[in-house]
Amino acid sequence: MLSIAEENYIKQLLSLSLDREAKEGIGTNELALSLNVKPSTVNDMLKKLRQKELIDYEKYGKIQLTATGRKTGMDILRKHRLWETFLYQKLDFTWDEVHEVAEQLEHIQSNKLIEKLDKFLEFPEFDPHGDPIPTANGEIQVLSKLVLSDAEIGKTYRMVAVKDNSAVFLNYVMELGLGINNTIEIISKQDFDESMEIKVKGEAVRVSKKFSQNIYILSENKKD
Amino acid sequence: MLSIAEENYIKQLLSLSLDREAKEGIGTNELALSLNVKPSTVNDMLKKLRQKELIDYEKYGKIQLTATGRKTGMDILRKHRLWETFLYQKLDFTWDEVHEVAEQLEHIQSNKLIEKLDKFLEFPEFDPHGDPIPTANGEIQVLSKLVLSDAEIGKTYRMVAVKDNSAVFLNYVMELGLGINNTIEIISKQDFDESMEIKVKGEAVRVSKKFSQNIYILSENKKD
DNA sequence: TAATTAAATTAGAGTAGCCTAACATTTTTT
DNA sequence: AAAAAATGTTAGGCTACTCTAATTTAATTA
Ligand SMILES: [Mn+2]
Ligand SMILES: [Mn+2]
Ligand SMILES: [Mn+2]
Ligand SMILES: [Mn+2]
Repeated sequence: MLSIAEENYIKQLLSLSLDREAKEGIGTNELALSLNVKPSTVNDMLKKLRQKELIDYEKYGKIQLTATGRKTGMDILRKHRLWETFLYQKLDFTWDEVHEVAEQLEHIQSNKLIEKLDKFLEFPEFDPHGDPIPTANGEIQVLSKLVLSDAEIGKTYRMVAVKDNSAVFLNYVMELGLGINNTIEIISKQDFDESMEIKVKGEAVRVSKKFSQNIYILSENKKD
Repeated sequence: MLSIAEENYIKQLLSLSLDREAKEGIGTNELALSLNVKPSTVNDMLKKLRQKELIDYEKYGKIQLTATGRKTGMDILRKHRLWETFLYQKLDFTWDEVHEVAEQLEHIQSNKLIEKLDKFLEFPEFDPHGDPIPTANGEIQVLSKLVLSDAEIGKTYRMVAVKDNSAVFLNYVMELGLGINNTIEIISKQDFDESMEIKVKGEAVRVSKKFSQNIYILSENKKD
């Protein structure tokens, strides 16, 4: 059985690898940065994770999850997102509050618990942030979503997820009146700073490049 | 904030102190035995807990929780029992399965979570084992219950709780057709080994001394 | 290609939580 | 009251996870 620290390394490796081409591999410094620890700390842990055959990695090389490592990561991500859904749907947490608590709950060890929870929630497919929940088999639904910053002027989209999960970002999203499944119309784009004006629920708002890079959308007229 | 290890020491100290006179105090060896660690390990931890003003304790003396320590312990016990209730009522766990998972869930840190959970469960007063759930203020309902082994022949009682929470004991209780709120009639008692014959739901069964010492009862004709 | 910069690793150290073995104190028994 | 037993403490050591500082290797730039 893995320690909480080990689980966090594996989960982070999975998250990073889901954001890139499968064969790319992850660097020590990069992983350290994203986990808020020093590279030397990561280096120690990499040896342990390789020993346990959860990662492929050799000195000065890139890190990749093995099939087992990937499945392990998916289990943790599944728990994280199911707990977020529970907090949101059953306990009336807001979507900016769920992540922090789910960071703790994802480490509870009990297969029975997570399968019962899944059933209790009626087998949800997405968490409150629009992210797909992996199945018990470790499969994850990857829908080819766009980033708002790449949207075309004049077209209409549906917001499907957020990238950043921090409370400060999510609060801002809510403040602007935005939420999952909202329809977004692209009014204009500024060449200068790549800010854009968008229309949501009849209201026009201006958002920065940094903001629009953290909103995932789909073309409104695409089939699901 | 306390570590999981520290929380487990405090919780255990509370549990032990709830089973005796308030002023009695707890010994190092006794605590070590109940936590499955060595006395020297406990000794180290006692210094830390005293430093944090959670216990009163001096060299070669007995251990007692301070007011803060007691409140801390109550918070953990509250979480433990609320989670047990959740697992039992909402996720269809059996009463012998809940304890182990609650041992993990009791360490999740989030006031909001536990108060929302309490509300979601509609403010339960007792957990699946018949144990009272402490309030958010750290108060606990102490009803003066009897132990089945002290019951009188010919009288009728109501089972209100179990002492032992192990799956092996709880399974046996279920096998005998016994459960919380069942009516129990004392048919006879053997002087030789203090086993007793009792009647539950019309069925007569024989139980050992060790068994009857782990069942809590109340006189049937007492007001609640 | 040589120099420079970036990335990764190693060496050495600290804390928390556990252990065993030896020793000290207190309590109980004789 | 002395001896024996029980209880509690100290000393020293181990592992997991973290750090800083120094070093090595790889990648980039000149
Ligand atoms: Mn999250
Ligand atoms: Mn999420
Ligand atoms: Mn329990
Ligand atoms: Mn219980």
